[in-house]
Amino acid sequence: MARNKRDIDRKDKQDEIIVIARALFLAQGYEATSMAQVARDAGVAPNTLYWYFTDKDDLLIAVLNGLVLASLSEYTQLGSASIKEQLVWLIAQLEQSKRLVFTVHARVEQSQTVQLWHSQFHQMLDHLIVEKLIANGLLKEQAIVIATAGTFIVEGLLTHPHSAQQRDSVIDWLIAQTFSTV
Amino acid sequence: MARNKRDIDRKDKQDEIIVIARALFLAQGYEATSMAQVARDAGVAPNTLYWYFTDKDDLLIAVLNGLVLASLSEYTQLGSASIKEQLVWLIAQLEQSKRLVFTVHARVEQSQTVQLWHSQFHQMLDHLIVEKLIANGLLKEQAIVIATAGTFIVEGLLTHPHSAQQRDSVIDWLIAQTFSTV
DNA sequence: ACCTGAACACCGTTCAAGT
DNA sequence: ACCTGAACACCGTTCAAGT
Repeated sequence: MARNKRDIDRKDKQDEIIVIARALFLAQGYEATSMAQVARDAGVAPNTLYWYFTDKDDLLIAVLNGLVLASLSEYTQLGSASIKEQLVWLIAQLEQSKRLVFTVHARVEQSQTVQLWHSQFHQMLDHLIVEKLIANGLLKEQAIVIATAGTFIVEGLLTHPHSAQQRDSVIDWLIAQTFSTV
Repeated sequence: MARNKRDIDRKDKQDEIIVIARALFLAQGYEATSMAQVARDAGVAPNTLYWYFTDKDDLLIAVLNGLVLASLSEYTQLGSASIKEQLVWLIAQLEQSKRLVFTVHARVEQSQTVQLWHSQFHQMLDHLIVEKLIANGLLKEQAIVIATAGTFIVEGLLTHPHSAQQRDSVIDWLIAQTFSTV
């Protein structure tokens, strides 16, 4: 709570590294970015990174948290858009971090930390979507199943090649199923 | 076509390596398995693997092709099961190769070879499902969109933690949507 | 054609030492 | 507390040499 100067400095330096790592991870991918390169861009020795982050996965999670936070604050400003508009917005948002969606799924296999983050992220997203659907008149049980199916469909679109037309028809179908029972 | 002894020997040795690699990849994961370990289990020097496969991704694809071929031949013996039974069978089948589903998505980012394999795999799967749905009375357009959505939902179930109940309700929902328009 | 020993360039991470 | 130079163990892959 009561943070002294030292804590703030540490946080600042951490954020500085996170910004640099985010740019590299998004541009080149997580695997293609070495800790050495992050360090070089940050102007420190490679092992200095381990003073601020326990390992590369820890740095990944810090980057992810930053991205999620930024998206959430943007989302609250979206206000009264329709469900479909919000869905399209979400996909566009995730599209920017496509690479990291892959990376998270890949690292879930290897790293317990990433695994925990991943399940918590989906829990949060699921909760958000279910609330939104209930507010739009769906029954709780319907909302839960559609939130799950919807999330998987969005992730599928992100991680698989497809035409714009294919995307539109799947989204339209999902929206239609969502409201067919109201 | 006309294969001589030498070609057969080469194929045999390749298959031998593939079987060993498959066991290791499924048990420990692709990333966690080093080429050195595959070589050790195969009783050859590490660099010998590069005589039979151009690189580690090439070996991965050989393993994947073996798995897909085995599944397809099992599938044709499934005969007259209902759509839902076939869906449940497919999920159980993929569940066994869960790790490699992650791996393929991760490697798609890095390797053009894997990217090509991945898109061809989905093309084949999609075609199979669409045909099956049309044979069950769906219109072509409906079949296409449901094949896409269904594939994504199945992949989502594979790659995300969920309860048995959650799985059942999503599958039931998908089946219900599939036949609601017939 | 097939296989190997030795090396290469690189990786994430650790350790002892400095300030 | 913060940072570094040097090293460690490992990785996928290559190369020159042997049969």
